[in-house]
Order: sequence, then C-alpha cells, then structure tokens
Amino acid sequence: MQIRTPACRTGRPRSAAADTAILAATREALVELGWSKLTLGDVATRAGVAKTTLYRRWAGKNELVVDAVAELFGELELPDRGSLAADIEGVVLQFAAILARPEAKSGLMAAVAESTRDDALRERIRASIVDPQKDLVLEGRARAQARGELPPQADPAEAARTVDLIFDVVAGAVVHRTLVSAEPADEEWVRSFTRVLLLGLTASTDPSGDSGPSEDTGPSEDTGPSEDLPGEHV
Amino acid sequence: MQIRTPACRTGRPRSAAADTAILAATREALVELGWSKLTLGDVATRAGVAKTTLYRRWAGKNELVVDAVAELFGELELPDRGSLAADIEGVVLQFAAILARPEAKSGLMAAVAESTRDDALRERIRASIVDPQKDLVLEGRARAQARGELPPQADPAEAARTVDLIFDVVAGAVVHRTLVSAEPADEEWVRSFTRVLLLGLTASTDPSGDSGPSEDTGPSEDTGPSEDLPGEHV
DNA sequence: GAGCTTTCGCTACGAGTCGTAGCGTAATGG
DNA sequence: CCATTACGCTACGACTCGTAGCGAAAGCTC
Repeated sequence: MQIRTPACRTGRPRSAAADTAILAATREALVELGWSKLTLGDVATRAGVAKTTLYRRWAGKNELVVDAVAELFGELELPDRGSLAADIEGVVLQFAAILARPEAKSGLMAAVAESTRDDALRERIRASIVDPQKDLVLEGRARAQARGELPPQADPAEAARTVDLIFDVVAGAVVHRTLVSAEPADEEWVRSFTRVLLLGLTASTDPSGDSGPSEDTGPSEDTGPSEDLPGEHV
Repeated sequence: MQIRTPACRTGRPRSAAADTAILAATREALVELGWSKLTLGDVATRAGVAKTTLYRRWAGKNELVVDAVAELFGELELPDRGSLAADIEGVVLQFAAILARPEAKSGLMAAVAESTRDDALRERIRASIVDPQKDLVLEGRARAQARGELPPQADPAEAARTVDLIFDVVAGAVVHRTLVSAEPADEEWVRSFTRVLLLGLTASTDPSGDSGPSEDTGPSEDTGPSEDLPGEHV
C-alpha cells in the first residue's frame, strides 16, 4: 500500500503514444462512421490498443470524442493582421475551416447535444474547447482597444457580458451556417458577416459606453485535450 | 392487387391518435432520458403502441425525433409589435423559450449532428424546422421595409444572401448561447443582441431612399411540422 | 353483409454493442 | 529484487436493434 498522493506515481507509466494514437483513431472513425456508428471497440482496433485500455482512460464515448475534437480547435491562432476587421475575418475563416472537417462537425455537435444532460461533460467542453476560443476574443478585443478601434470599457462586468455576447454571435453564426444551413462559410460570407458585426459593435459603443466589442472567436492554442499524466481523463 | 396510386388508399387507415401519442412519448423520453439513452422500444411502450408500429412509420430514431421536435418549433409566431426591434426581440425570446426546453435541446442538436452524415435527414430538418423559421425572417424583413426601417433591396440574389446571413446570425447566436454557453437567453441578453444586430444591419444598408408607409400584417401561422396523413414519414 | 386491403399488436429471433472481470505479462521506481 | 501500475487478451451477461411471421381489427367497395 502506498499513500496515493495525487501527483505521486510509481509503477509503469501510461503510454503517451497510445493517447495520441487513440485520439487520432477517434477522429478517423468520426470521419468514416460518424458519431452514432462509432464504437469504442472499433476505435481501439484502429489505434492498435486493447478495448480495456480505452475504458481505463476515458469514461465513455462522450469524453473521448471531446478530447479528440479539442485537439482540432487547438490549431486556432490570432496573428495580428493590422486591424480589427482583418483579425476577425482571419480567425473566423480559421474557425470555419476547422468546422468544415467532418470529424469536427459530427463530433462536436453530438458532444454538445449530450452535454445538455451531463454537467461534467459540458464543463469538459468548456475547459478544453470553449474557453480557449473565448480567450482569443479577449485578446482581439484588447488589441483593438490598443489600436483605438474600440473604446476601453470601465465596468468589468459589463465588459464580460459584451465578450460573451460577441462570442455567442460569432461562434453561433459560423456553426449555424456550417451545420444547419449546410453551406460554406467562405470569404464572401465572412466578409458580409464581419461588416454587420463590426458596424453593430462600433455603433453601439460610442455613445455612452457600454458595450463594446471585440471580436471573435477563436480558440487559442489549446489546453490539450488530454494529458496522460494526471489520473483518468474522466 | 390494386394500382398503388400515391394518393389512393383502401384498407384500414393509420391511427392519427397513434402519431400524436408517439410524438408526445418521444418528447417525454427525450426529457427523461436524453438522446443517447432514448430507445424506440421505450417510446413505443410510453405511447401504448407496438414497437413494430413505430418502425412501420419512421425509418429510425433520427426521423422520429426530428418530427417530434419540429412540432415544438411550430409554435413560433411573429405578431406585429410595431417596430423591427420589437419584432426581433419578440421572436428571439420565443425561440429561446423553446430552446430552453430539454426535449428541444438534446433532440435538435443531436439530430443536427447526425444530419452532417445523412443528406435525407438534413433535408427533413430543413423542410420541417429551418424553412418555417426562415419564412419568419422574410416576413419580418418585409414588414420592416414597409415601415421604412429597412431599405428595399433591388437584387433578389443579394436579398437572399442577406436573409440567410441574418438567419444564421440570429438562430446561431441563440443556439450557441443556450447550448454551448449554457446560459439563458433572457430579456437582457436579447435586448443587447438585438441592438448590435440592428445597428449592424441598418448601418450596413445605408440610408437611401425609403420611408415606407404602412405595414402589413399577418404573421403566418406556421407550417406545422408534421402531418400524419401522407404516407410514411420517412 | 361479403370480400379485399391495409394496419395493428404480439412474439420471437440473430446480430451487434456495451462495459466489466479476470488473468498473465510488461515497464517503471525504490 | 520487489512493489506498483499499465497493458493485452479473452470471455461474459445485459441490453438494443431491426425484422419476420402470425392472427385480429378496421376501414372501403360492391
């Protein structure tokens, strides 16, 4: 018996290669089979590991897919493109490109659907996918304020509400366009969208000061989906 | 043998009561179990019909849930509230209220997720849920143009793109707020959202001729989601 | 009413997946 | 060398799926 200090580990360590292989296999299965026909047994076979290994690391299909999809959104970046409009267009196009991939489409939406009845799953999605994206919004907003494109906001609570609003509008519009309308969020669409959003934001802020804006969505690097060192990925 | 004219029917008719019972049972099961744990056998038991009857009418879980959820969105209306801002706020609040219901949350999103790999399902969703909603956008836009709040658009193709954009922004934002951010789209949020959207729209279409006179009227009822008379619901 | 047609309820079935238990082996650290 | 943990493999009961087959019920037409 040993004192189970959270960070104390003895014995054989988990294979980091297995984690990456499993997540890659999950994405591959999502592309070929979609969410509903994806089985953990199949993923294990593709990854070259035993089915039991999967169950030792993840609680179920939901958690596994969230981690697999989170790695996709970890590619999002927010380079300084010189203006708020350019920053928004750039990151929205990146976001749209990721959402256009079949593994992101079916995996992410199904996980979100399941999260409506599973608080732990929603929290997992938030931590690994949503929050990094929101950080990009914050970053873009700060950059725009430094450029003088957006007025600084005094009230932090009001600023937080504004950022949340922007985030829901940007991410929601792209997701709806891609999944529900099933049409590509191409450059033309992104330009139109950015114009409307930007006009709405700048016009709304000048008079008194209250809502202000920032932009978009994008996720930031990511908190990698799963590490293998901490305990389980549950 | 009889000539199977599409509209020609002889023999025992299908029970309309069974349809409504099944759809109601489906929504009930969605609330209690969610999408993933919902089984057709369970729905049949709740509805008081045989499992085989379910399979005779619907191809599978996807189609059944879409029809069950579509009935919820059939409640949407667009009464004339006097101004474009009021019209938008009103319908967005209705939409948010429907999306707040658990059966709509898990059912709709899961169906959308599945539709990414099933063209027929996507078409079904579009016809029974999305298009009626888009009609509301068209109606509200026409009403605003009649009031002079929005300039008329000459190019029909451009007008169609604008309507699609508005629709994706509105529906997407509410869905994202409700499902991903998991926070209520309450009156305060809707007001902020409407303000940004409206400023973006009016500023983008600049002022030019307009000023229109009266308005019009009648919101249309909706095209109910599913009828039970036509053949199979497949 | 007779007869035809279609639907309905019921039972049963093979196929497939789920998630777990059990066992022996491999890989670390003390 | 030994304790500890991870891994691969097999097997298992439980469950769901979607379908087939049967007899009975409910309409329509004549």
